[in-house]
Amino acid sequence: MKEKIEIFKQFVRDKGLRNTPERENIIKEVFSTPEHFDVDELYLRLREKKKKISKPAIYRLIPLLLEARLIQEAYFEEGHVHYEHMYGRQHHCHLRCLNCGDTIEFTEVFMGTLEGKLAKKYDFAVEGHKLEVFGYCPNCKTSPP
Amino acid sequence: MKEKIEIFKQFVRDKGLRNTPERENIIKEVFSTPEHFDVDELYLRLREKKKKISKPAIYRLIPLLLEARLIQEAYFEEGHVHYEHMYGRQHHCHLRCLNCGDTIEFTEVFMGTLEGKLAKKYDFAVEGHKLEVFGYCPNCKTSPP
DNA sequence: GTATGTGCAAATCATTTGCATTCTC
DNA sequence: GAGAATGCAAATGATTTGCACATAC
Repeated sequence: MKEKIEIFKQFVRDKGLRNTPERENIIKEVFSTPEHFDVDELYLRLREKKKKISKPAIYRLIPLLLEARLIQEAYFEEGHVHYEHMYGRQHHCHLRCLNCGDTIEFTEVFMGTLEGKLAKKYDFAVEGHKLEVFGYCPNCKTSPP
Repeated sequence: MKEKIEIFKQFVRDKGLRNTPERENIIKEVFSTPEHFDVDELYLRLREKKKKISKPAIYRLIPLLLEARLIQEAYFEEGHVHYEHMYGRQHHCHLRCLNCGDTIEFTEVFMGTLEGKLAKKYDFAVEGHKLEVFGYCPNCKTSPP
């Protein structure tokens, strides 16, 4: 936990930006569970813990956390983005149930190779990828919506 | 072109829904170029051609076109979804430049295998996937933002 | 001391909805 | 003629912005 905050502090220093207790609280909350989150959820979780932090403060922090690679976008659903932190984990992708929304994370070694192939073929400097596979989970596939 | 409209008409009939000239005009416009589009662009393109069609009519049609697999979501950017039609093409993925937004389409045979593997491993009924690879295109990678 | 960050309220933008009217089947 | 679809205007919801004040470095 401390570690993540240190990474952010360094990142922020390097950019000539600033650290604040608000930012520290948000980051602590983000890393307090492995769950995915969206801005509203995060905001409410902070309120519950009596941390009064405004939504704009969260919205303003997110691009920095993305840039620092402390979080990544998980998926877009119900009109807003859902994020997840990367607590020392590898980048990974998601398998999602179209019915119940259940999500399974997986890593696929092949993706690295694919990035290399595309980089070569199209002369791109590949930075990353986002892969989402969707379908119906064991429970939902037998009893459709 | 006629073909696409026929597919839609059949689809709509099967569902007990209706055909209208508005829907036909929207579909014609969607298929008139291979470009990606978003709702606002499509709306303006229709206006330019003196087809007065409301945005809600477009918003209401999109879920049907997705379901009929005549279009697919291409990517989410600048706060809204961008779509593309599938004119008899295979499903494909996108390689996008983070700087200029230039997009290259590619198909990757491996993805089929991956879907199969995931289906087996997690007992999912896999319906499809969305893969986006991003980085910097030949022009932008040499002169960064 | 200066520039950045914060909270608040208001603005913006995409999307959805209610409703009276029109149109398809 | 019944049920769907349309256009319009208003509502909704996520995100952004302007601004005065607070605060990190």
